[in-house]
Amino acid sequence: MRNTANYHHGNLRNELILSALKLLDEKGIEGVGIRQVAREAGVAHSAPANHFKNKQALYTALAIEVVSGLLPKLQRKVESSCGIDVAIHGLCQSLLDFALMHPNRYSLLWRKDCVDSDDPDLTAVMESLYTLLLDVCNAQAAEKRLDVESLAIAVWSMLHGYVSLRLDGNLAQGFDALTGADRSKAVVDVMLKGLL
Amino acid sequence: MRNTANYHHGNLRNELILSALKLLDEKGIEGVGIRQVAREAGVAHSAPANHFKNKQALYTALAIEVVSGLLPKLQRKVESSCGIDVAIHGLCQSLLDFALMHPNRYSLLWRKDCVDSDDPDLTAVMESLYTLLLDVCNAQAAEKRLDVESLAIAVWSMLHGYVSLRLDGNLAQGFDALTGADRSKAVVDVMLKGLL
DNA sequence: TGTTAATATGGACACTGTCAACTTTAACAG
DNA sequence: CTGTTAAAGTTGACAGTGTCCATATTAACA
Repeated sequence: MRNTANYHHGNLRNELILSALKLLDEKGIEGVGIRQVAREAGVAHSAPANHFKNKQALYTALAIEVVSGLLPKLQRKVESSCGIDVAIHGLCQSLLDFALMHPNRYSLLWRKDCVDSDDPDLTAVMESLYTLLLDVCNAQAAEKRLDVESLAIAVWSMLHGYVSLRLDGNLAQGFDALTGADRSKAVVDVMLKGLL
Repeated sequence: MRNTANYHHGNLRNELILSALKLLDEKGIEGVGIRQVAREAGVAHSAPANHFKNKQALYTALAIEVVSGLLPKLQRKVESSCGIDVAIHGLCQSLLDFALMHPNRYSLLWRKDCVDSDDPDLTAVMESLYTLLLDVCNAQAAEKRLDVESLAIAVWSMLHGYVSLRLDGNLAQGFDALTGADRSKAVVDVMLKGLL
C-alpha cells in the first residue's frame, strides 16, 4: 500500500482523485473523463473501473474531496469570529472567496446531473455545511422572531445566487456607485443588512 | 418554405429546436444530442449541421427560444401590477413559477459550458431580462438611497439562488414554522422584506 | 509454498460530434 | 421552359468516449 512504481499501484484511488482534481481546476468538469483521468495518472484506460464503478461515482468522490477541503476552512473562520454578526459575514465572505478562487470546484457541488446526490458520504459532508450555517443563524433567528430554517435558506440563497451569477460571468466585477466599495462586498452587505 | 414531407424539409431549423425543447423537458440537457434531436425530428444524423454549426450553437438557439418564451410572460406580469412593491413580488413569483414548472429550461440558461454566452442574439434577450429587473428596482433604489445595480443584483441573486437550490434538490418543499406559509413564499417574503 | 482475491491490462462494443463526398431539389437567369 | 447554381438533405467515415469482458499480474494469507 505504499509503493508507486509497480503493476499494483497501491494507492491508485487517491491518485485518481488528485488527477481528477487537477483536470477539474484546469478544464472544468467537462475535461474530467475516466480515460483522461487515467492518462493523467499514467494507468490504463480501464484501471479506474476497479475503484469507481461509474463516471458518476468518480464525480461523487471528487465532490466529497472538494467539500472535505472546504469545510475546515469555514469552521475555523466561524470559530475565530467573535460576535454572531461577524461570524455570518465571515462565513459568507469565506465561501465567496473559495468560490472565486476555485470556480470549477464550487460549481461541481451543484451539478446534480454529474454527482450522485443520494450518496451517503456526500450527503453527510453537505449536511455538515448546512449545519454550520444553521448554527450561525440560530441566535439571529431567535432575536428577530423568524423561523431558523427560513432565515438560513434566505442567507444561503442570496449567497449561492450571487456566487453563481458571478461564476457564470453574468455580473461584472464592479464597484458600488454610492459607497465606492467593491461590488461583491457591497452586495453581501446589502443582503445581510436587510436580513439581520 | 411551407411543405414538410419532402426531401427539402423547408422548416427544419424550427422543427429541430422544437424537438430539442421536447427532449430538454423530458431528459434534461444531457439528453439533447445532435443525433438524438435529428432522430426525434426524423431526419438524418447529419442534417442539423446545415442549420447549426455546432452542438453549442444548437444549445444557444435553444436557450434563445427559452428566454423568448419567458420574457413576454414576465413583462405582462409587471405591467399588470399596480404599485412597485407588487411588481417586484410579481416578477419574483413569476420567475419562480416558471423555474419550478420547467426546471430544465431554466437550468440551461446558466450553463455557460453549454451555451455560447457571447452570442449577440442570446445576450440581447438576456439583457432584456435584466433591464426588466432594473426598471422594477429603480423607484425603490431611489427611495432607499441605494445604488440601483447593487439592489438589482441583490434581488436577482436571492431569487436565482433560491431557485437553483430548489431545482438542485437541496431544499425540501416545506412550510415556515412560524407563519405556516409555503416555504417558497416565506423565503421570498423574508428576502424582499429585508431589502425593501 | 500454493491458493485466492484484488488490481491492472488490452480489446471490443455502442454511442457521440464532426467532417467530407454525394444526391436531391428549390430558386433563378436567360 | 430550360440549365445552372447553391441550399439542404443523405450516407459513410473518423476519433473519442464510457462500459464491459477476458486475461495477466501480484499481494495477502492459509
